[in-house]
Amino acid sequence: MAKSAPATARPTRRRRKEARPQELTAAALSLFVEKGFAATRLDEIAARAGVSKGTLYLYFDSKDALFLAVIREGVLPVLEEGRKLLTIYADDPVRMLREYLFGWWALFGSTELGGIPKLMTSEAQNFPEVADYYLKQVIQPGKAMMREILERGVAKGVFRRVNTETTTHILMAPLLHLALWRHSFAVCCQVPDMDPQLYLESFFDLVLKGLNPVPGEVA
Amino acid sequence: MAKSAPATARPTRRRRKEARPQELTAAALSLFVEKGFAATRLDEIAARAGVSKGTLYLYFDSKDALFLAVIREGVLPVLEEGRKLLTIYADDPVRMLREYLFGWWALFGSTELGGIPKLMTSEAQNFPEVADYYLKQVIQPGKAMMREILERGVAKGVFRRVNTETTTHILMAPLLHLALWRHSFAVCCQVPDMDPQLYLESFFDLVLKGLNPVPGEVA
Amino acid sequence: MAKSAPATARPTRRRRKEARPQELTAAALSLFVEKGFAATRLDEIAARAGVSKGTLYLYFDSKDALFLAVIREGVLPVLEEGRKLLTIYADDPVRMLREYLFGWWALFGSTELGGIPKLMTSEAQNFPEVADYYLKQVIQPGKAMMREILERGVAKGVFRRVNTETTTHILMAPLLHLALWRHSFAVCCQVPDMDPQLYLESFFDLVLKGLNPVPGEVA
Amino acid sequence: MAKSAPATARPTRRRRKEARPQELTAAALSLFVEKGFAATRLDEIAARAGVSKGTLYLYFDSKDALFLAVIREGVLPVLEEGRKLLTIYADDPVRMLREYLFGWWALFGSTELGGIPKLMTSEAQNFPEVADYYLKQVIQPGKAMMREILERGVAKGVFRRVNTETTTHILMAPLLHLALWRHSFAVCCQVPDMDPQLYLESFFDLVLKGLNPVPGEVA
DNA sequence: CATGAATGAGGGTTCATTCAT
DNA sequence: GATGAATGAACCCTCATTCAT
Repeated sequence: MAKSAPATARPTRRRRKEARPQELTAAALSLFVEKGFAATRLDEIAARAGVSKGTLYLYFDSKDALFLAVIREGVLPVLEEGRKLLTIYADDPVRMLREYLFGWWALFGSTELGGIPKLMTSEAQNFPEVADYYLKQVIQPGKAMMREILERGVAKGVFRRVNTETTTHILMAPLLHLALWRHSFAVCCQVPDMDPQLYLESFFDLVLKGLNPVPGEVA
Repeated sequence: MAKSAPATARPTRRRRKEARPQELTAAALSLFVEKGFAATRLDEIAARAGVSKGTLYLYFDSKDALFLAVIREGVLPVLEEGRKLLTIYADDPVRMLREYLFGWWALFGSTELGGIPKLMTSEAQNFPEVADYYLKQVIQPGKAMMREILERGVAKGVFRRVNTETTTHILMAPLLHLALWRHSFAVCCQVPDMDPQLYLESFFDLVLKGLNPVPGEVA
Repeated sequence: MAKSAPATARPTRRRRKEARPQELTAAALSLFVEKGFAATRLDEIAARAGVSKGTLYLYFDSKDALFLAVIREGVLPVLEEGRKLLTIYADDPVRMLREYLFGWWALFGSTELGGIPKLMTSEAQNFPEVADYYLKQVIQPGKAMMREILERGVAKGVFRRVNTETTTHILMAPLLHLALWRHSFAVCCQVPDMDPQLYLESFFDLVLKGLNPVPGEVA
Repeated sequence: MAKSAPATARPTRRRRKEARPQELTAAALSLFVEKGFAATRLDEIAARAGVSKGTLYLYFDSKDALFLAVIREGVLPVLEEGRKLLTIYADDPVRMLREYLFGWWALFGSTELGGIPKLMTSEAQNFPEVADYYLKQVIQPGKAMMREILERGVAKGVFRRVNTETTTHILMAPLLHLALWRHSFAVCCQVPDMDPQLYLESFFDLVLKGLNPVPGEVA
């Protein structure tokens, strides 16, 4: 059998062809996050992906369509990972909460996808349909999961009763803030380094104590 | 009755000239927040301010200069209000913290300036000098004030000891998140209304309990 | 008689008012020569004349009209001076020629009006009517005068017979070139100084010998 | 007969790409000469070259860069032709002078490049660097060549001794004047036709006699 | 008369999109 | 499929002209 696949790292033609869309959206994502959608030129995206400008149009109908694809792809892994969580520590809400917060950062916030919250926040008004998609696919499931955690904790008596609607938002805020910070001021200004793990520990610590049931109060 | 002021609402030339810069930055701010810097056309800004495109250039050298002016002007009131706070409830850290959080929202987050965090986060990488200015004039003083509050509380024994560096960030996050939310998903998507006051109360409640000194622990 | 005219150098209001148009055209001329018509802004002209931009429109209908006025005014003294020449040395063509060449430079080329040839050459195609006016008022009379000198010289036997049509052109060329040079390369580049008097002497010398009648040839 | 060159006149993409810059500079040159740099719109240049406005920016960074390219390209052939001259009639200064004057007109002044002196004179102050380039690449070599001719003539005793510095300028003036005239008044005004050959003959005749050594004078 | 704030048409430049190769 | 030259609409910015003061 002549001409078997070479052992080198260079991908075969077929592999590249199939991987192209992801290479393009990856390049687009990093630039959209860095400069914003409008300020990013297709030239730059193509250059960063190592293709020519025209090639983008073989895979995406327009710049807008590329944006949608970027978000769609960035969203998928979050959903998959998210779903696993609730089943693992189903009977330990404190552990679940901890896993949620640290897992969000480890699997999403700290990765290349961590710029999506900044991007989506910046562009929500310019792309209402995409924002709506993101809201339904990411934000609302995320909040639902958080609400589930809170309610299980309350039911088990390890959390005090809180307003779940507002609290789910509040508990997401420091995570989002960390992600936004990392892709804004942390990049462009000389800021003293903020250790994410330390930040998350402080946060989890604060929340846990803040949710501690008051002795004597009935849940 | 010769030469009394005319009853018409149209201001004199002189008065307009003095008021113009603020009218223009106000229009620019709202559009920059809405669509982002790059996606905002000077035509739109001029139209929203009720002037022609060329007029912008009587007051600002370029679109970039206008952006800088928008931030500079948006920042001033925050600084002034901020300075007052620390002196008022100097001996009541809990009250100070409450005033800080609710005051931030009332005087800044809920006003027309409330879009600045979104704008500045989106554009920080495109305008490093402006971001640096904002960091030094707004973020760092704000954090310093929060740190002061925390340290006074710890000294008085009403707060437990925490990592102030991370905690100041964490405590700002829900405020910023509220402001960002209001100028992104809340505008473009049909989301159930979130009452800021309720949000802030939940947040303050959570934080206060989270900061409660553990009985028996030494401050 | 109270309020008599003060003895100071400051012109009275009335005098300034009458002198205004010339101050404006003088400023315009120098800038038109320096940068060309299209590249000169009315702002600059007004600033150089020490008035506001709007004032220009009190005296001239448009930028084009100002150009016409600049040329018209620049042309008048040339005509007046020119006419005197022919009557003075009427019976000495060599002296007339010398006076013509040196006089042109002294009274026109070396003065503030010396930029007009450059300006008119540059803009002739953009202002055909003005060019036509200049041709008829300046160039053709100048050539006629030169032709007259040549013909008198030929008649008197001090010049050999030449093609007057082409020779008049040729004899003007070095003068014009000197004026053009002075307002182009001499200003912007580090060129070794060229002494106009030396230049004119060389030129007159060359021409005089070039026009010397060949002995034995009949005029 | 497969795949022969198609009979159509439309050149292939590749060929156009290589020829484009010259097509563009040719169009730009003719318009710059006609209306001046500032008054020429890029639209017009593109239209005259048969391309769209954006295409100009594929080849030139800016309007200024286009101007520089126009001059640079216009200068090259002059330099090449110029260099040949001195070697041909090395032992006949009169013939060399004649070839210089008539050659300048035939190879430069009368061609499409003949507008460059007008353009460069008009814009020297607006483009000092380009003027400097032109001075060093064209004017000074041209003057040096002329000086060489004069000095050889003096050495051989066929020219009288003259001030070479001023005379080189003076001898170029009628050529430049002819070129300037052709692109200014001759175009816009109804002027009686001036035959360049006649003009040049008159000029050469005048100069030759003007340079004739005076009998009895020692060279 | 004189000013200079305001206008808006128009120019230089950019860049998403197309299409011949 | 992939390229990159070409397009032209749209943007930022300028500046001749106007007009209320």
